[in-house]
Amino acid sequence: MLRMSTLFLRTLREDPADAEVPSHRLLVRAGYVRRIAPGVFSWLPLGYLVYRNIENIIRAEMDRAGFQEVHFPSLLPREPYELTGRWTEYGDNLFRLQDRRKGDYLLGPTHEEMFTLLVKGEYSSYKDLPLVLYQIQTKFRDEARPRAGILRGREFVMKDSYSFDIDDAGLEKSYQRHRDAYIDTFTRLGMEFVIVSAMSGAMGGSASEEFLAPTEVGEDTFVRCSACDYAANVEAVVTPAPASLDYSSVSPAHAEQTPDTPTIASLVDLANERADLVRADRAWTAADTLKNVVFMVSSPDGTEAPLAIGLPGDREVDMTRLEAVLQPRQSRPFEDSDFTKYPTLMKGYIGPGALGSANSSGINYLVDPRIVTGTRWITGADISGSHVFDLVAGRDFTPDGFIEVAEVLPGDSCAKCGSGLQLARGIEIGHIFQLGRKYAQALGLKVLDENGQLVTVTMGSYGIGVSRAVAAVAEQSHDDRGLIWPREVAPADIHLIATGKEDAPFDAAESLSGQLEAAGLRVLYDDRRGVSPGVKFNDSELIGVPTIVVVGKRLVDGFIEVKDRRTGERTDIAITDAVPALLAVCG
RNA sequence: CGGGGCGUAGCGUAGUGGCUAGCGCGCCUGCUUUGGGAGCAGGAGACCGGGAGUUCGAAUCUCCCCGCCCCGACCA
Repeated sequence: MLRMSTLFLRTLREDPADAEVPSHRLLVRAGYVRRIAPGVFSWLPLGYLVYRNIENIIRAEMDRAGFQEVHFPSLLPREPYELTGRWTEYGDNLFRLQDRRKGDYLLGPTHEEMFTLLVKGEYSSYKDLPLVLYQIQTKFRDEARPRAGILRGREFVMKDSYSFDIDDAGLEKSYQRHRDAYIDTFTRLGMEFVIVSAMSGAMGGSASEEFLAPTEVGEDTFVRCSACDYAANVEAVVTPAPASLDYSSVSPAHAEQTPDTPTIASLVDLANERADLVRADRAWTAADTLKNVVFMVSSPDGTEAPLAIGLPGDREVDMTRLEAVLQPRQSRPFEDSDFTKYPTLMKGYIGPGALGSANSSGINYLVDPRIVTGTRWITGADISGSHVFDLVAGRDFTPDGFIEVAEVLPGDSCAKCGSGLQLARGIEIGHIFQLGRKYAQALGLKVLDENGQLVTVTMGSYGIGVSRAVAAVAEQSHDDRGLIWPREVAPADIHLIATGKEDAPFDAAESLSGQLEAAGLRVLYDDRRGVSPGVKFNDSELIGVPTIVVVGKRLVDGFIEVKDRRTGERTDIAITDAVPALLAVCG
């Protein structure tokens, strides 16, 4: 039993000045966590209870799915990460250290290498597969900017699993097993979540989905279809390509003098003002223009090459999507010095005429999927102060290919059913990947198949942010008075409060708390004498145990009060019926 | 790494060159109070982020450094 009189807890009456998001604010105010360093937190007794509840639920669900728990150290040698290139690729995000003999070590940011090598050391036959191993373990990533309390820390706990299969069909099955287990896990944690298609990012591999907890403070933006079940991280949104258009009646392309129109807005204004350019049926809009943006793309080996991207003028290039597509290559917008090196690119007036491998510049030219054959555009004429009108894709220019990097806007068409998409934010609470053979190949994880041939194992990797889940649940489940824990993750089932200055309510509550514990309920008993009822009520609401029981002024009539933290609903029950009644409430 | 904000007691804060750095919460002692963050009285707690400088005098002005928060970049 937890007693408030001795519990290591100090609730704060005011919000901490450095906490912005609700979960951070409330977890600090309610005395669950304290900050130690940027992105590094300690768990206090109440917080650690909740943390362990969540960890145990995740563990129980993994075990139920038939996965086997192992445990690696956080302190790892350099070599395995050197073999896969991640010692370098991870860059500054890796916490590195040296031992006394100057040997390089790292604090594990994720453990694909270690699991791959572990299995390589033990198994060598297809008969041993499939296999799924997991661990619940502290990870370290030197994030450039930790934020939002324990939502994005530099030290955090992750449940990471890895599946090992002989072929793609097996991987697909292991992936589905995880998907199902994750659905069960997050449901049991009382979380609202959405499964979205995702980019596999630096992890490599093919298929991947994220489990997002929708909330405004989430760091990921995702789309959801208003009509069907399509959902995707914006990075992974697929833009449906419209059908090609018949352009036989479109007049030939013609260059026009358009002085002082370096921006889309100024170009559209000019086109609508000039009698010779104005459209008969409707006004020109930014969507009629073809904007060409140039980036300098650098590969991990250090080489640089320009990339031109064409997209409708009413959209920007979404840098997040661009990074995701180019991974592991990096990009930056063209600077003046770059333009100097490519004199055929006329800043502000770049058109397809100067782009593409077939043209003089030889610059790779990729366009948005909306730019299909037959679409007509106003675009740069590659001469300062001049634009081309009626330039038709497929007739007047042919891009080198397509690229999905335009910003996604609310109302964009769903790739699955064509209805409008909605945008929302979410916290990434889980991510499942079909990794494929990247790590097995790099580290030589092979087994003999039934024909005695060596085959490379195919892998999946699957993560749940355990510590992050604590914050995500808090984020989804609180009100202006404090936290509201789902019962299974709450630090207790019942927050029992005794009020008054007489001994009677304290004696009754003391006895009741013992009976409740004997009946299997977890009790947080506020036995503090001399603390006013208001303080106790406020603390109970801040702490967020789902059921609050008050033994107070109605005790003289033999009644105690039962309050539902979430709904605020109060009922009086006879103290003689308390144990069975509360067992029923706590289900 | 770029932009913005900020560092004063455990927490929240006031204090733009001049007395012993002020207030609220929390903490300690005593009395009173006990159904929505009680009252009175007395107390403890601060190297004003650090260093250098300007000045008769610096929390306050200048320079350098360190740290924190937010936005962006980045982020299995």
